[in-house]
Amino acid sequence: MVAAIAGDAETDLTLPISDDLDDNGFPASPPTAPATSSFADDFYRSGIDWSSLQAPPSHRRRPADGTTEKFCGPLVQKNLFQAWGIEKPASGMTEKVCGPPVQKNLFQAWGIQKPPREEAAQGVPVGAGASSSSPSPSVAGSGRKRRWGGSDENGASRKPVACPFYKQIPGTPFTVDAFRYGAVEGCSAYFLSHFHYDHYGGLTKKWCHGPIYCTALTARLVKMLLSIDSAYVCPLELDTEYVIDGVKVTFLEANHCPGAALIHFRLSDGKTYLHTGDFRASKSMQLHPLLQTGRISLLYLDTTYCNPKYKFPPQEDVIDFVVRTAQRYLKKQPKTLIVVGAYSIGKENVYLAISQALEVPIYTDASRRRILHSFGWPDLSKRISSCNQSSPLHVLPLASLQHENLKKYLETLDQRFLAVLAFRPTGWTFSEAAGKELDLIKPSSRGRVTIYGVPYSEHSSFSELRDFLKVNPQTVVTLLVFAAMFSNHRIIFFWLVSETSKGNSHC
DNA sequence: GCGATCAGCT
DNA sequence: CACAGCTGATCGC
Repeated sequence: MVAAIAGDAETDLTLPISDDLDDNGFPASPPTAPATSSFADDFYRSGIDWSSLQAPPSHRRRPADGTTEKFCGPLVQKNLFQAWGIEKPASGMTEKVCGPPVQKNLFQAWGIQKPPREEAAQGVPVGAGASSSSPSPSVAGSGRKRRWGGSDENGASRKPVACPFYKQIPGTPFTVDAFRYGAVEGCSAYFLSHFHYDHYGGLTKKWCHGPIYCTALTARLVKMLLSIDSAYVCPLELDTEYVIDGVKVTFLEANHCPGAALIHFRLSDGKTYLHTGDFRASKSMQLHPLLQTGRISLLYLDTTYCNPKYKFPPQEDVIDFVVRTAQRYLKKQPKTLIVVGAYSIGKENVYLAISQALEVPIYTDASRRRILHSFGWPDLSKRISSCNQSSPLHVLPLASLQHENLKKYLETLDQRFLAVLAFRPTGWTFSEAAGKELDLIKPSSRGRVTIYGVPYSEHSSFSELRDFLKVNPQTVVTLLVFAAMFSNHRIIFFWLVSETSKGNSHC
């Protein structure tokens, strides 16, 4: 998920970082956005999913500690007005916007004039002149969310939402992880950071809008699982500089899932941009030569766990814990089935480590076997088994790791196993205890089924993110951020943007 | 009828 | 909580 922090150190929008943030974390005094402000212009021209700025459903629970409560509710919108120097529409509109069932786009709700339909729908190349405006279509909120809504005067069908500005790389014809917006105007190269649904969403076999640049591993998955025409898929090696449309592009290992990359752009004017996609930051990543020389002008930052409450141990420690626990249970009950939950890709190192330590093969279903073999990792491939009786180590979809399911699964294995020990590796499995001492993790047991949630994360923890900012970017564009974290950087203000269809459950 | 998208769920 | 999906319903062609 993504929110946006905006702040361009080189525009008049820049404000001093100070105590002048109001209760909502926005600048107390609104900047007067100059008509020529490139960032604000880009913002409006490229469009955004405004739906997430709507108030949360009234039944939404608020955090107990109250810290994020500040960001909830109508004040967010008020401060966006202030922050961008937009005049608030008169009377009544705010209520409509903030009421739970509202589906209207905020341009309509606030009475802001939206650019002409084509531009709004398709985005405009960054750096183009200010667009003209026209009355926004007057369509009530009966349409689906995440659309501009309604049909045009001729009754033509609706177009997808515009590609949000934070997926466009300024001064280039590039977008990152932007496949659900159709053809993005001015985009001649579409980058895919990694093969997870919330990033490749919109890619179907009908894709014809331009070349897709990604790592070789991701390229294989895109072709194999999404049936994308090979002519559109352009694999790039890690740590190799390519020149694409006059821009130097380098992929770096993202330490997320197989095939995930950070994308480093060096423009001909000397500006350097880094898009992290999803990543788990580390010291060694930071020591990469490309992050050591010069300053990153613009950092697009994955901030999934950008809250001090998220503290997870190094992955190696969690893996060590999982292996030790598995060994302990097997010693007690040799006929224990070890289950590891995983999404389509990711978490491989957890079950690979168990496989190596116990010297057993990895069983998983045919579709996952096909995916895992496509990685081209000999150490993994040689351990994959297609016989569920021959191995006490099974990989199942994360969603299936529930007591009832696992009990039934055990029964289907026909007495070969007498108990199940399952691991759910996810960053959301955090607790004060587990953050410090893995051995304090308490499993959930029911009958013969034991389930451990383990804090194995493929995203950065708060402190890892904080440390990563020592790359010292001039500006950060991100999806969800806490002001305190950026006190040393020239960040101005932020708001939240949802990435997925259900993302507007937060604000 | 089919593929794409969406709400709800975990 | 909501990772990264998954399922079933609905929409548009």
